Amino acid sequence: MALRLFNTLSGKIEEFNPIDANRVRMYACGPTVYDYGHIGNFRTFIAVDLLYRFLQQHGYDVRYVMNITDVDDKIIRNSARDGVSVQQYTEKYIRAFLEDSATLSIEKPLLVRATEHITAMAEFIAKLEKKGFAYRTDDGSYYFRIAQFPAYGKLSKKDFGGMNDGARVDVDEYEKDSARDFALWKAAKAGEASWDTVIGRGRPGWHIECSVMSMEELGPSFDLHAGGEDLIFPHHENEIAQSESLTGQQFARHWFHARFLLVEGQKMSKSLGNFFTIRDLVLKGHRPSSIRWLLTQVPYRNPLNFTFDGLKSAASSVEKLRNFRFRLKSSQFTAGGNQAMSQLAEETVARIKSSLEDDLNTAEAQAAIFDMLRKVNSAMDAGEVRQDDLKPLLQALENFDAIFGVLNDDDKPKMRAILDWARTEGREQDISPELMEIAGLDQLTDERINQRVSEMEAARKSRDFKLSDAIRAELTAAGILVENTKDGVRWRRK
RNA sequence: GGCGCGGUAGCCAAGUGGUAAGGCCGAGGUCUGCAAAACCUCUAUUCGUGAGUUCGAUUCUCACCCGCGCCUCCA
Repeated sequence: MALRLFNTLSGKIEEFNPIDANRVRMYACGPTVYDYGHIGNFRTFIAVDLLYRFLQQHGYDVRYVMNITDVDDKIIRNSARDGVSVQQYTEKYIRAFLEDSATLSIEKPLLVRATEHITAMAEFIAKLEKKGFAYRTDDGSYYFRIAQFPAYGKLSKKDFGGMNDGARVDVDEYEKDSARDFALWKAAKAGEASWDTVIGRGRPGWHIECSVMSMEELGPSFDLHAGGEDLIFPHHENEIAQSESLTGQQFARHWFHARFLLVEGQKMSKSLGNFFTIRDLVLKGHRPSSIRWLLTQVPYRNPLNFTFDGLKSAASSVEKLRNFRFRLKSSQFTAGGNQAMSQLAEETVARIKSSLEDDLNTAEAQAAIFDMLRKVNSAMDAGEVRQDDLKPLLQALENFDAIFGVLNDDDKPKMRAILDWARTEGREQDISPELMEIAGLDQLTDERINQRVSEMEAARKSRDFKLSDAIRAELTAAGILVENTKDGVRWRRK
């Protein structure tokens, strides 16, 4: 495979070649668990998920690690406010993160938690200090000395050249040596969570977590490091500085950053009222598959305008794909094969692959599947699809969905779970009629539906349209769509 | 101010130095007892504005306008 990806470090699109031929070691900065994740967080996680799935699909053995930041200023502040321990506080949001990820069909990475690696972080800092890259201040905090790492700024393309001059070591000084120096370790404060370590009592700074955990899980040098674009500076820049200072080796070779999304054309912010969590959207009646599809529609490096029109549009697109698969699986085909069809399937698979190889151009890959869909539907209308064509066509579709993950309709159970959550959280007022309607569907068993459908067919045969229409209306109200095709009757759940 | 990104049909949005993918919505049609699905046709002579390079630019260059991101822990 010749995957080409934009590398923030070089500022160019490069061929992605892992250090070990067939193995990829990658790391993504995960959530800080002080609140429910919002759609912006999940744009990034889905972008990395697509990359992860694509690499796996093409034969790579991928070790994908994601951290969970379960200690930071906000967490400490909020847990104190709520009168619970840091652990109790974060537990709720870690669970929520896992649930939301599953809701969006994100494949689970190997998750690592900051609070389970505190000892290693302290040891890392102690080594940095020994090497002269870190210093302790009077209060017991530790800082990284940027002046000691000349390459500082290479990721974010910032020039810090001017600051090498005046920087000196003065451990007796209470303040940081340089304003740019960043905290590696924060000394314990009364009433705040802290840990006893070789460098004293305190808690880690944010940047050190990712350096320590990524290297612990993936080694000093690994293939790819991902995150949102806002993390380029200072977070990732600082990770590079710490890690490479300690090991003398290149840290991550490839840096992958997802662009921020806009909501209705504006930056997402709480003050604008356009700040949405996954749960907010589901409570409004939007399906998880619509959200996932919308977030995959725009290539990860382009701004994505997240709109409610777009969400509805995404729902239609997903339904069209699902209908297509349903039609393939439920139609009768005559024996034999149509070479044009198997060739089309083959071309589509190739086109999807080459689109994604091109810096994960998801828009192109989606265009490819829709082109196939239209051509095959057209051929089915004309009776030109044969039994042997089914397998390659379905395979092309599954191949696509192995990346995009929207074909299997598990939206309703996921939505019902969020409905239940809203009730236990006292958010009944946020439950929309749309959600109630969708959640109320699927009450009929397959058996019952089959029975009613055959009754409807019997009525149609005897031209009792009044009765057949009544049954149709009853089923429609229950979310069952009955379709009469030239191959006979079939039904599906809306 | 520094660095970077983007402005393409009603909406979302891809793309290429050679004459505009795909999805959604809308209109008309085919099929159809009804319904649904599907298909077909139509919907940007035009790609923020102005100038330049070129046989030819949406695609390259310059300027300008607009929007966005980062520049003290926000994906």
